[in-house]
Amino acid sequence: MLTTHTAKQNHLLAALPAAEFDRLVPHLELVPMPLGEALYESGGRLQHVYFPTTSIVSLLYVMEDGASAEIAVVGNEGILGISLFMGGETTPSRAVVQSAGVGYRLKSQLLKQEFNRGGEVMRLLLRYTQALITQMAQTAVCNRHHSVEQQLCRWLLLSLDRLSTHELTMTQELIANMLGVRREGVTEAAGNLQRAGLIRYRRGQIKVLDRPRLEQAVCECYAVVKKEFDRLLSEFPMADPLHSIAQSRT
Amino acid sequence: MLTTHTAKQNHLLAALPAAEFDRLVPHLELVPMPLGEALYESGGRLQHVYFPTTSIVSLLYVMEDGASAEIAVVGNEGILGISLFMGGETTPSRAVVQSAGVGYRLKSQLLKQEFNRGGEVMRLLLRYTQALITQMAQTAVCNRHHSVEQQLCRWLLLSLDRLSTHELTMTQELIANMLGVRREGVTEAAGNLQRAGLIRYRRGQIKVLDRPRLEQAVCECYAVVKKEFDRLLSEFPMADPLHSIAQSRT
DNA sequence: CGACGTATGTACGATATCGCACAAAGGCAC
DNA sequence: GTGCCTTTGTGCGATATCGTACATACGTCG
Repeated sequence: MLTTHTAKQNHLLAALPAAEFDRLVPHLELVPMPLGEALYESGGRLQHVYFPTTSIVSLLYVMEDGASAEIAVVGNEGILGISLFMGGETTPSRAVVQSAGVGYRLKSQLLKQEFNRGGEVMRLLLRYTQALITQMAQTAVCNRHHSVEQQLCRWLLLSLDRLSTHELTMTQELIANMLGVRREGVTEAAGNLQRAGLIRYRRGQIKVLDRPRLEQAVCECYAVVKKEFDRLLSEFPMADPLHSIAQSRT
Repeated sequence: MLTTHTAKQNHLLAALPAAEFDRLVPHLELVPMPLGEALYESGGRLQHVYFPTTSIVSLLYVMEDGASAEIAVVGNEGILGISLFMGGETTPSRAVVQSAGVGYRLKSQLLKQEFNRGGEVMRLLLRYTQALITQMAQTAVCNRHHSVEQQLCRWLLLSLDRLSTHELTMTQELIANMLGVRREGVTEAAGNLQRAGLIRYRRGQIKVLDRPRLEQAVCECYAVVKKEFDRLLSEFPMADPLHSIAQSRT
């Protein structure tokens, strides 16, 4: 792909006031984020924070017996490493690249300095953090009450919102790891969606054919999270070039 | 009960630097928190923040169909109303008193002012928020992977840590609402624990008889959350006058 | 083109939880 | 103490997901 990358592709960076943005830009380092790479390990120190642009990163918790569950997903709307400015330095979760791409990284120290100035940067990061909290809370609710198929829909939509495409490169096995269910469960759910004409997939590629109907099939959890991100970060409503629950039909 | 109440019974308040504490104290208002009271409604404005002392409050999300799930629990270690200083003003969840008692409340405006001074108060509140985030994340994981019985153990221990007693006033019906499972499921799990001699209960009263064994029966989620609270808020390690995973056996 | 590794499809019994229905018992009010 | 309401106990069949095993299909690489 012959794309040019700019830091503004990350919505959080793009929303910074000009002065702060200019101050940070020279220190932003474009880095590849290959599939499966662990940006942070559970309990590890954070050398950098990351601003994904064309990649998606999952926060997930891996249990003692190896089972895992996704807690939240971060893409071009956000930042990885919030525990840095929240004061804890580390978290018990891992951050794993779920969809390969690139992003920008910044030395932890620099972000912390910027946060501690206490101005718009701080307020923006805190609002983002609150949106992330909503996503985690809704993940808990969804895990409790909704079927694998509904959760798959939610997961697809949340992921698509964080890229700017209809297509995902992602095996069912990986999705199963994220959702914390069996791979066969994902196969069955995805099969249903494909038969219904909502998606089409082949070997690690998933294409959404009918997003409006996908949004009808998804549980309320998706809309709750999306609304909250839009509300809290309305300076830069999430990319959604196609269809959206929020839009009224013309 | 003939107890005297002081604001220092809330660990977060107790951990404030003397100057800040003294500034806030005159504005702290002791309020009763009766069972079932909703401190916040989903999406509602926050007039006050609350610092529970002898009460426990659940953050829970109620779905369109009426089903519910607890997202996190807040007691004398914390504060209700974090969205105030996180910048969102509201959240999609409700806050409901789960165990009756008292707490202190403070006008939102005053806490916001204090937060915006940016000193130790801010850092403390943010660290608390990170601990709360961990609790939410672990709730999501636990909902996904653990049995009702394990979750009941976790819930009991988290609740006890937030009071200073071995006893809870709580019907199985309410616990079921919190965990987002059927009441019968709680009855069965509680029955198992009682037969095993870990707890004893009768009509809305649950007494923990053997905490060490309860801590053996619980899933890892409890320890993850507890460790994180202790780590992040170590100026005031959580009340745990009896037995604890953290302690080594003598 | 063929082989091999990975991804996906399918089947089947085991298990946990659900949804519902109703029985039993505890405790409070009169 | 008696009666009544709430809480807890129990017993189903229905359902979703699990765990395991194996079959098929895709696509890349030699």
